[in-house]
This record gives sequence, structure tokens and C-alpha cells, in this order.
Amino acid sequence: MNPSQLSTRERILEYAGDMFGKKGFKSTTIRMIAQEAGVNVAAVNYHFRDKEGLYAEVIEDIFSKGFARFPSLDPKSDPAMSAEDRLKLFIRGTIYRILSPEGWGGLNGKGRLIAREMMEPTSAFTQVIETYIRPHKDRLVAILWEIVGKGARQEDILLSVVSILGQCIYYVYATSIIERVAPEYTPVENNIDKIIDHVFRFSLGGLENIKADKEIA
Amino acid sequence: MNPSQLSTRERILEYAGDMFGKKGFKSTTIRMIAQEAGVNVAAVNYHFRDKEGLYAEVIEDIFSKGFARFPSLDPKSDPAMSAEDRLKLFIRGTIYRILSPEGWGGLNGKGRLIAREMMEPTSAFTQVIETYIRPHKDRLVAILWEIVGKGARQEDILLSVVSILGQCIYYVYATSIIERVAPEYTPVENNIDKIIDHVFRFSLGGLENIKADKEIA
DNA sequence: GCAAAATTCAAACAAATGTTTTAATCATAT
DNA sequence: ATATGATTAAAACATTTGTTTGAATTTTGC
Repeated sequence: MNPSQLSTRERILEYAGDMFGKKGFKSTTIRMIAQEAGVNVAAVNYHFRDKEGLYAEVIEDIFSKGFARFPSLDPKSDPAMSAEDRLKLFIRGTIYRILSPEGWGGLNGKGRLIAREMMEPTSAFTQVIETYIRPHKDRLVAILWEIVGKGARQEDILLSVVSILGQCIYYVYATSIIERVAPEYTPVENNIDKIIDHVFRFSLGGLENIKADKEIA
Repeated sequence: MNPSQLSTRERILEYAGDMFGKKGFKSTTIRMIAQEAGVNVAAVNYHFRDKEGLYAEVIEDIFSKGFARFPSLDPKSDPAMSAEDRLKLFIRGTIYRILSPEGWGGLNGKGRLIAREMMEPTSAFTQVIETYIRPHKDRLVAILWEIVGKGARQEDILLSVVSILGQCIYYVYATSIIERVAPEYTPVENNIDKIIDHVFRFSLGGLENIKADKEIA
């Protein structure tokens, strides 16, 4: 839909998301948002009460749309599938949600706002953690138990969750550094499928090592 | 040294680092820094010209001290060592620099400021990338070539660099989320050595898989 | 078509904040 | 000891910015 035919409220929500992501909460001024969205400054307070109210709705909006488009449990996955294949789908969904333009668009889009929230959660984020992030993590935990086997230690599972999600999220988080330090590297946005393959292979190898160590011990 | 016997200039540098990390550049006010450091507001402009000048010096100060204390090339490492052992030392140095109290102290210390800069580099960071980060990455690249073998593809090496550094850095970046989503997990700060072991094992397994794929292809 | 409600708008307000000014104080070298 | 320069201090300045106000305009329900 053409932005100009969205309602005032929706236009504010849209531009505020970009702006909060690009500049952070404090550096983003209501006047900037209003100008970008082509609305009056007072419209923000009218529709969202205050700047914090707007921010909270932006966060909720981004997460609900992101997980709706790329659920943590891929609809193509099926209980009969091997745990390895489900891991691949899980990684694919996560990376597409974070990096792709249909998702959060990486560091140049809403992804930047998410990155800020992960580092420094605001009160608006508490709800999001319970609704989206915890179930997401729990699904990964379940997959890893299957791959590593019941005899594994919970600690190793949790550390592996962090290792896998860390790889995925680091691609958003460090895009600008990656591009500066390794200019020979094709921009992240054009490489999503290669990144997915790599993270999957790398993680599967990592899990093999965790499994092997368990059996030795 | 007792903070109260540091020079005005050094006290400002110290408290500004914490404050910029905790609240970000924009939200940190000169008045807050001055109050914490117990100096007059005008002292900041006197010693550092303006807020940006102060910020630039804070960044340079943090990186020079961090890499001096935990160099990317561990002094204990030795060319005769196996590449695997050097990888372990590399990961150890990186994680200690980022997480330990003698280093950047993770998300509760200067680590937070670094995390901000990685996501959104300021002009003060450009210098730091060339001086510290690029050589750091180049050392890891060299180690990985040895482990994976000369026949590997450059692309796989670069992706693996991101996978390994991503795991290390994610522990700073996501500490607060980790603690909220997995309360059963012991706080990151008390777990540094376990994290190092895990990242090393996981990464070695990942690299095995990269190596194996290369040989198949 | 009209009254009531919802929305938009321009202007003003009040607080926060980076910076400058000017005078006072301290340190240092002769 | 004193003069010179470096440092600190309090106050004022200029700008930015979130929010409110009250009138104008548009939309909605009947």
C-alpha cells in the first residue's frame, strides 16, 4: 500500500520504527517523525499519548509482524522430519526474519531497533520476551535435545542455543563492521542463503563435538 | 588507584566511559558526568573541547587499554603451537577482553559502549577499526586457514570468522536477554571459563564440518 | 443535512542541555 | 615572594525538544 494512503496513525508507526532504529529512542525527535510522516507534531501525542507510548507500540508492531511472517516454528516443518532438518528450518526462519527485506531488513531496517532492545531492553520489551522470544528459544532447545541426545547436560544445550542464535543475530548486529573490515565480502543482504547454509553446517559440526564429548565423559 | 586522587581529566574519562556505555551518547549529559566525577561542568569543555571530543577520547582509551591487557595475539602463543591451540588462546583472549572485569566487563561495563559502537559506529570508531579490529580479524583468518587447510574457499573462512566472533560477542551483547529467558543459566560473568571451553569446542566442530565439505566438493 | 465526535493544526510553554563567559583559585617557574 | 599560566567555579545563554492548548477542520452517526 502506498504510504500516503495509510492512516495518520499507521504512517507515524511506520516512520517511527525506522527512525527509532536508525537513531535510537533519545535521539529521535517527535518533530523528525512528524516531518517524515507528513503529519503534525501534536498528532503523535494525540494518537499515542506520549513518546514512550509510541515506542511501545512500535516494538509490539515489529515483533508481531516479524514472527507472523517468519514463525519460529516453520509451517513447512513436520514432526516426522529429522531434528537436523528442523534445525535447518529454524535457522532459516530466524535469519530471514532478521535479515530479509520482508522481515526486519537487517541493520538498515527494523533490525537495528531489535538490536538496540536486545542490548538494552526497555519496559516495552518485557512483554515481547515472554510472548515471542522465550517460546522461540524453547523450540530450539527441544530440537537440540533431539540432536545431541537425552544424555547431554542442560548446560551444554543452553550454551549451544547461545552459539546458534549468536551466529544468526551477529549478522545483523555487526553488518557495518563486517563491511568495513572485510570489503571483499559481499554485502550481507545479498547473501542470506549462503549465510543460512553456513550457519547450519557450522552449527551441526559444533553439535557433533558436543555430542562426542558427552559420550566420552 | 583511588578515583579521588586521579586528575580531573582522568576522572572525567573514567566516569564518562561508564555513563556513555550505560545510557548512550545522546542520553548521557555533561552535567551527569560532571556530578559523578565530582567536577564542574565547564571542566569537560575545558579538557575535551566538547562532548564529541570527550567521546572520541573515551573510545580510544577503552580500546588501547583493552587490547593492551588482552592482546589478540596471546603472548603465550608460539608459532610452534598447533593451530587448534592458538585458536583456543585467541578465543580465550577475546572473551576475557570483552567479558572479564579486568577487560571491558561485559554489558555492565565498557563492553556496552563497544557493543553500541559495533552496531552504529561513530567517526571516533573508524580509527579503532583500522588499529585494533582489522588486525585482530586477520589473525583469526590466518589461524582458520591452517585449521581448514589451503584448499578451503575464502568465503567459508570469512563466514567462519563471523561465526566464531559472533559467538564471543553475543555473550556481551545479549547478556540481559539470556538472563531473562534462561534464568536457570548462571550469570555470564561467573562462567567465563565454561563459555570459553564451549565456544572452542563448538567452533572446532563447526570447522570440521567446513573442512569435510571442502573435501567432498 | 446536521450535530457531535474525532482529528489536525499552529502556536506557545516549560524543562533539559551543550556551550560560553568571566571571575576566582591554584600551581609553577623565576 | 611574585608574576604568569593553568585550572576550577558559578552563572548565564541559546537551542532543542516533549508536551499542551485551543481553535479549525474533517469525519461519523443518524
